[in-house]
Amino acid sequence: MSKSLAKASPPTSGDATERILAAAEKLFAESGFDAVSMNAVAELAGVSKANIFHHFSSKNALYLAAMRNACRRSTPLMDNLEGTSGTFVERLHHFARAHLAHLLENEQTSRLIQREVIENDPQRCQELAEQVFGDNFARLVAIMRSGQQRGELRADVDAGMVATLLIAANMFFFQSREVSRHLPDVTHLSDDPAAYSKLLVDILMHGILPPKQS
Amino acid sequence: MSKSLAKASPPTSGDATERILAAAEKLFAESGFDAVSMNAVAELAGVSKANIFHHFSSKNALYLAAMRNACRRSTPLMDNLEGTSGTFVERLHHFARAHLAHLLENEQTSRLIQREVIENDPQRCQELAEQVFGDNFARLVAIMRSGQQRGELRADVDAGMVATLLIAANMFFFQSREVSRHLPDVTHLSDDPAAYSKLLVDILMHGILPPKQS
DNA sequence: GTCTATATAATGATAGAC
DNA sequence: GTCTATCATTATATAGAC
Repeated sequence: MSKSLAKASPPTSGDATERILAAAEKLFAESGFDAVSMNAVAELAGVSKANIFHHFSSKNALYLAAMRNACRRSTPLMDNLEGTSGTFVERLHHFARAHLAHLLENEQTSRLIQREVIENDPQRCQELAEQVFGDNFARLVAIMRSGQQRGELRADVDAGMVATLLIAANMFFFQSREVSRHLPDVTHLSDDPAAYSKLLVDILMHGILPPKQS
Repeated sequence: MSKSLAKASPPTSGDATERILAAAEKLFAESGFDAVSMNAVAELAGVSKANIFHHFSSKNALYLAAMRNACRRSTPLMDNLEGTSGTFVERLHHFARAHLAHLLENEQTSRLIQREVIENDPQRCQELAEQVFGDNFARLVAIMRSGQQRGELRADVDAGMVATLLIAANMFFFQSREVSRHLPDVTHLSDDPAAYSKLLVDILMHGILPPKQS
């Protein structure tokens, strides 16, 4: 029995550190930093409170570790966009749908990041921008610019603004679902992300003005 | 000296109940429900903690009262939109600018509502939708529809989706300013809401596809 | 209506046995 | 690494004088 084989029977699933991180991510995402007690994390993770403090120096350290963990897992979203084939419209539509689906499938992480964004702490927001969103957003903008160079997209629109609008629409869908459900004019969309993406891309592509008739 | 004139010397400004509500709104907006202690509210309002419990039965009751107060104050935003003259494009541009300015000027209320939205409590979200957003959103959609009937706007776009997109873009600007500041491709916008609105309306109106060349 | 003083519970964090 | 037991602090909420 070599010493490296000794730890083959985890108490519940994964080692304690992972279970603590998973519990913390879930609870922080659901309720926010202040509403979550170390007691609650310990209970959900199936360890003692003191054990958490053995692995993480403070509640804040645990929160940051859970955040980094979630962000790291959330990064490779964009990887399929650049490889996608088809017209520019099709590729953008594909991205819009994939991005929204990603937000909804990883609801926990999305909420965690969203909470962090609205907290508005300058340093934390800078870290988020540079370490989490930066690359993906830049790649989305680059795709817009390449579309412009190829003439598939108006040359005089602001590429950053187009990307922003797309992300904004999806974030809004994600975070306002529960409210939209009770607004008569958009009820039909709040449960149908695919339909939402279709309408979004349609407007984004063609605008809302009537076609010229002269 | 009639009895109705007796209370003409407020301790700081407004009566205690108002000062408590103002303090609560500010602190809840800044930090969220759980991060705010009744002690902090009492200190900012210049009253004793016990006095707050005399006016409000619990911390939660205080929070709800502050929310309702803030929402009530935030309602009459839309009132100038319908009266505005000019082309449909001009009116929509005017609304986009006014709405974003409103969010930024009433940052406290905007944040308070935003926190409530992401909390996602079904009942609270329904109340928000029906009592706060409902009317204004419906009026915005109605304006879109009337624009469609007059031929100033494509008849086959979803009016609710256009309205959603407009609100989404503005909400996103408001809540992501601090992050956008560190995204290279949109830095130029995060401090210039007017420029943001202009780009937004341009894209919304004309779309991003190049004009037909045949 | 407003205060001081207090009750009671829960919080984040630590000590020290195993 | 994990636990039980405990610390000091702070929280919401109440009692009762004025």
